[in-house]
Amino acid sequence: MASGPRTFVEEARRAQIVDCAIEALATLGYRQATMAKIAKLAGIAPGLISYHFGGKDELIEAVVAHVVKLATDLMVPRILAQTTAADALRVYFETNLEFMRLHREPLLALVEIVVHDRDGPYAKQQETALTDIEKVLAWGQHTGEFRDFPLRPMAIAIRGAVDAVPGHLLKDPDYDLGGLAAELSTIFSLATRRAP
Amino acid sequence: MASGPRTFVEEARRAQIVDCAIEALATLGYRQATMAKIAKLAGIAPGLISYHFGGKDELIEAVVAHVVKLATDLMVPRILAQTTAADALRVYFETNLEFMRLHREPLLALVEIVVHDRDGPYAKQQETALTDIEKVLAWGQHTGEFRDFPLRPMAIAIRGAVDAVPGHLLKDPDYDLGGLAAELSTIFSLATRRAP
Amino acid sequence: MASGPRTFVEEARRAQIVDCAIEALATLGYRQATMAKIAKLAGIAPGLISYHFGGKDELIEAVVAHVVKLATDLMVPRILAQTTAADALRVYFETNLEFMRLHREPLLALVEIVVHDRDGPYAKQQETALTDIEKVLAWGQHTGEFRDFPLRPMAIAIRGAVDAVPGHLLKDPDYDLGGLAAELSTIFSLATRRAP
Amino acid sequence: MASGPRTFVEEARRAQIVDCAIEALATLGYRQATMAKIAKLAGIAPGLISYHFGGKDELIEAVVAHVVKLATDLMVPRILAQTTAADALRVYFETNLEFMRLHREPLLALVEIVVHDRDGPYAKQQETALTDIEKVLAWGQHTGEFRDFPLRPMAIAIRGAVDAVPGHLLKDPDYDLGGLAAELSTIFSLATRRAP
DNA sequence: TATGAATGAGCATTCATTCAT
DNA sequence: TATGAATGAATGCTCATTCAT
Repeated sequence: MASGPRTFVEEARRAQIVDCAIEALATLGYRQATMAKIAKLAGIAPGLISYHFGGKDELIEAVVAHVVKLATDLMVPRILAQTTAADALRVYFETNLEFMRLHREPLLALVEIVVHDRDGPYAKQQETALTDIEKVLAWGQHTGEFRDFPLRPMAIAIRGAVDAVPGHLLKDPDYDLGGLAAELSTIFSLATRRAP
Repeated sequence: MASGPRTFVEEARRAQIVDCAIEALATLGYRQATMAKIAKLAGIAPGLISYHFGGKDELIEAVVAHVVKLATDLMVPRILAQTTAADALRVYFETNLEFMRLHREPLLALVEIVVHDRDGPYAKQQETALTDIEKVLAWGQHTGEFRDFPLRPMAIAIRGAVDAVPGHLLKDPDYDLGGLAAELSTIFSLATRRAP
Repeated sequence: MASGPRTFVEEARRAQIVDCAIEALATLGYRQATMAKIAKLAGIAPGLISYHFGGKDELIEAVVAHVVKLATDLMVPRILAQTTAADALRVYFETNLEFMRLHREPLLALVEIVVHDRDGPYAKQQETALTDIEKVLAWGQHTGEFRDFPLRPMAIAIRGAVDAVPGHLLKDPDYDLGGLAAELSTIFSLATRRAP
Repeated sequence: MASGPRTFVEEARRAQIVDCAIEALATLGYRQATMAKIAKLAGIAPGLISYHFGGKDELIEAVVAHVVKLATDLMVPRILAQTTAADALRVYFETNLEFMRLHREPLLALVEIVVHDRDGPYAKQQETALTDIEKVLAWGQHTGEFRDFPLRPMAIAIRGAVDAVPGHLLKDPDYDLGGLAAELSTIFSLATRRAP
């Protein structure tokens, strides 16, 4: 399985397998999402997954990359389109929760992975997520929109709030994500703004 | 194993096994924390764990109970001692992070368990954690300390911020938890207070 | 393992495993007939049995089904071909013991299973065996060949006599089964016939 | 654990353990009748059984001896008191089923053992049971009460009929054993008597 | 490319037995 | 005599991975 250029057919297979892995992870949970179950969902032989991905670790990695790209494509342009840091932060919450609404299965799959593979490929992802938030915060401090506060704690709080949503979603799938996004916006708007 | 009265020796063994389970969970992660590994850590035969706990499920349950008690004993009295909701919320962050500082391994073990056993005995624990926060928030709204906001989103944000700390701690074990507690206090003080 | 259509190779493996399970049960007894021993007999890895049968229970079930079919195919047509109840009863003994002669290992395996899994799938089998005999007896009473007697005790005696043979066979493998069948026929002919 | 003369206390302990083993075997079945369960029933430590009996095998042996003695004491005198072979055969059935009625638990325990420990201490017991029956049959043939028939097949049938009763008893505990004894008597009276 | 039969290591658990007290 | 904690081998089972076809 050389990691060279891939044919169209191979890409299609990989995409199909990733989709089925996501479905398995989201509906069955990490432990039950075995190669055999994923292969069955895809209607292919178990060995074919190893053939295309080299092993389970690489498949998981591919799933992470896929979901992260899904999220990034949805969120980043809309965040970057904002002209103030405050707006960017608001849209950060909005797009994050919008993503959860639109792509619940990929989200849940990602959560399963992040939570189970403690030393998996997500680790750097977590750090990236924090520094991305910190960029927005630094921007707001630079423009004077935001008060002076250490970046990391605020980033941890923001990311923690967002990460808490999927767990809540599992128990209450019909929770109003739009309303929640608005509230989180308000909370961190109050927490970040330069005091009046 | 009937849960009858236990001898001193048995109680000591159980405590030792729980400690080793915590160490295994914290250092190896949930998946690698097998009965064999825990037994090896304790320097005993694997079957002895089943002898004392009946099975892995009960061991995990005992670990959860132990850590929850550890946390509760540390946090609850200090929180209840506060006379204002704002203070209670501040102490909530302080004691949570103080617990993480004093009992890092038990904390990490608990996180591993909570996060992996999606349908385990922790589920109600999570909900309890949220409603406990909501009680403090409702108190502050009642006394007029806090502004008017829906309880659940704020509770999710607060709990999310706290839950984000252990993950951060894994990558940066020397992070200043006291400073972090102070910042989180400030953040949610600003977010909850009645606007000036 | 969904019980979908099976390939030729799989069917062959299953048959081989069933055969080895029969051999293990017959020669080693129920307790020693472990998955590992059966696998060793078959020259395969232990896990492969679970792969093909899902678990030990299903393997046992398959063995029972196989042996019962073997016995049924041999006995039922010949019994049903009789025109009198007395002949049917005679042929019942003859075919039962003929089966024991031709298929000693499968017989012994079945006995091991039936006798050990007190609450297994054999239970109804036992009752079926009795009611089958009772049908023949009722037939003979209806035609006037047989005297009037309660069906169940006679059925118990007949079935008991047949079931006693395998145990005897274990200690005296060369016992004359043909002669034994003739004697049992005579015994129950005398016991059932309308008194002269 | 020298097998020398035993103290009174030791005999009492052994008897208690045998009783509890019988209860465990009869109510839980062979596989569930572990040393630990038997010890729990007796209210003693598991190791004490090994201390008194040397091991499980010897305990089982002791149970068999105890139950056989129970049966023998009940049956043999009454059978020997008969003055004709026909009466002896009748009383054989009566006392066998009487034993089953009076000592159901010991009976069921014995059946469990006989059936599970294929090569246990019961083997010779089985043969003894057959030759005992054959003695009665030979007596009847000698006095002219019984017709001429080979002893072994008749003994097998008789013993088989008796052995079939416990299995039936498990499914229908209230079955009329007195009536069943009478019917079995009749059946084998007809089968053995010199033709009129 | 694709199959699916096969492997082998690892899992939790059970249980007769042992042994220091 | 008696305890009960402790052992160690064995059991059925799961699953990622391999490999001949």
